[in-house]
Amino acid sequence: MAKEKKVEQITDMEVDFAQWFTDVCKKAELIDYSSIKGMFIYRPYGYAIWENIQKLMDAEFKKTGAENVYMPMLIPESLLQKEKDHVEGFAPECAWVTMGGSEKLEERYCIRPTSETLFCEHFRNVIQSHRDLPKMYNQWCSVLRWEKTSRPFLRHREFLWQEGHTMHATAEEAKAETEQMLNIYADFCENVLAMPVTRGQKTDKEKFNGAEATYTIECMMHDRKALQAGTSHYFGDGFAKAFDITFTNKENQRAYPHQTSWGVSTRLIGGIIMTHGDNNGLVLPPKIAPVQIIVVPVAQHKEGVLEAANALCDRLKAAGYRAKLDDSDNSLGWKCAQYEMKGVPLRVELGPKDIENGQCCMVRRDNREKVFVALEDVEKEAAVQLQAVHDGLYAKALKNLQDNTYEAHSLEEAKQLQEEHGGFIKTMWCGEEACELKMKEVAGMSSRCMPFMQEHLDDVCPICGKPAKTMIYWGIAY
RNA sequence: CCGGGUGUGGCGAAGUUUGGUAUCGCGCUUGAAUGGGGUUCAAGAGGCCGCUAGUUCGAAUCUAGUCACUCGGACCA
Repeated sequence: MAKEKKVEQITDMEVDFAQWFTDVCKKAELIDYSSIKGMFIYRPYGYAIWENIQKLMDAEFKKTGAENVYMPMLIPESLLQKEKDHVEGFAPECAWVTMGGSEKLEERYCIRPTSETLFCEHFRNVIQSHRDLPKMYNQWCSVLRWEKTSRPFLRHREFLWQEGHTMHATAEEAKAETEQMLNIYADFCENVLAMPVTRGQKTDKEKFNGAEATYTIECMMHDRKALQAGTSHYFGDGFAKAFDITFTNKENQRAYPHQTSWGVSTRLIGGIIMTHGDNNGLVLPPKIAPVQIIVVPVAQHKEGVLEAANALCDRLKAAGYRAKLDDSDNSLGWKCAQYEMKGVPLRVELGPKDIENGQCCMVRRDNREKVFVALEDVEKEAAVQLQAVHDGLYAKALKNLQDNTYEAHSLEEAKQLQEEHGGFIKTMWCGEEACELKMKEVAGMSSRCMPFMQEHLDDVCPICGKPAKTMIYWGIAY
């Protein structure tokens, strides 16, 4: 008898979404808490997801000409202070090293919250001529921000990320880089993680400290809150001037280069959980799942079953799938529930009856649909099924995004829509920060982005009544 | 950082009001049976009761401090 709910340990998301999220993180063995607030342990299964993200994304970066580097983890205070807006933004959440061994340091060192300053110091040394440009660097590392509240994947004090830092001869080139990287992030989210995104620009209030412009991809979670999944910043020559980075151009004139930076973090994993997960646990997009196919033998004590299951698993591995066989003596039901909880996209069951009929049973994680597949077709059919899972996840997430994007024409209406439905509320906007503050005060929403895909909803800003400059998305964000 | 809640074997809890032998379920180990959705039986192992002080003949229980988790708010990727 199949019960609707197979996994009892995970709180239903309708009952308590935050608890559901924490349950999934722990029960799917992604993460563990450490003894320090906000410092999390990435367990093998959770880290493997990050490794897969890294591998695929890193290849995309390299296609654009980016090179990987590694910068120091400590930033001298004097260096951090060179760019005024930047230091004002990050100083409140910096952690400091003040002792070296048993001696107090002359100057304290900040544990990097982000590495713009370090890259700039280095760029100053390695950029002299237009021939040295562009410089396109990326580093995979961890950064530290002394957050007051923390949650697994969504807000860590120490988190893993990549930060790209590039320098270009012209503003146009730098702007193109900013745009290119945002598109790489957006395509990655959609094509690899099956997470539809909204692409747009941040307002001045929400942009990165020290940037001229910040571009973002915003995703919508199951609870209709927004998640900023990646950002790409255009700096102009602000940091170059602050750090005195110059080059000699083709006309033999000294000029300041134009800069960008861009990043995504392990927060993406939080996004995956809250975009695809369900009440039975995690659901992983096939392209980054550490185990894409779990082979479960049925009645494995019976003659020949284990051997056949092993052979089947080996064939899947040989065909390039990340497949695994569970030959433990746990019951079939336990195994089914276990791998559902861990979000394995495809389960292949093989028992005595199947062997007799020359078939196996494939079960999709996203909708539990079963198909019986002739054994000679498993490699081919696995690809079909995995693609179907990916497409199914994307379609469902896209529907969630579309169904929960509303249009408002007054502040009251925006507030009401947020209270009743949540999600993204789109309105026109005059461009004034005062109206953003008003929206926050009245409806509890911050601006998410000014989407590149603009629509004309009204002539005026519904908050202040002044002429509208742009359409903007509002929401409650993680 | 402000306000509420919670810390008891790996997990979930009872016990705390009224101080007096450390409890239960799940999991774990071993053995046996079972096997198409968390199967069953038997025998075992495992706990400085978050931490530090204090009160007391005696503290999981009372007091103070501290750390962590969690929910809401502010802040932030």
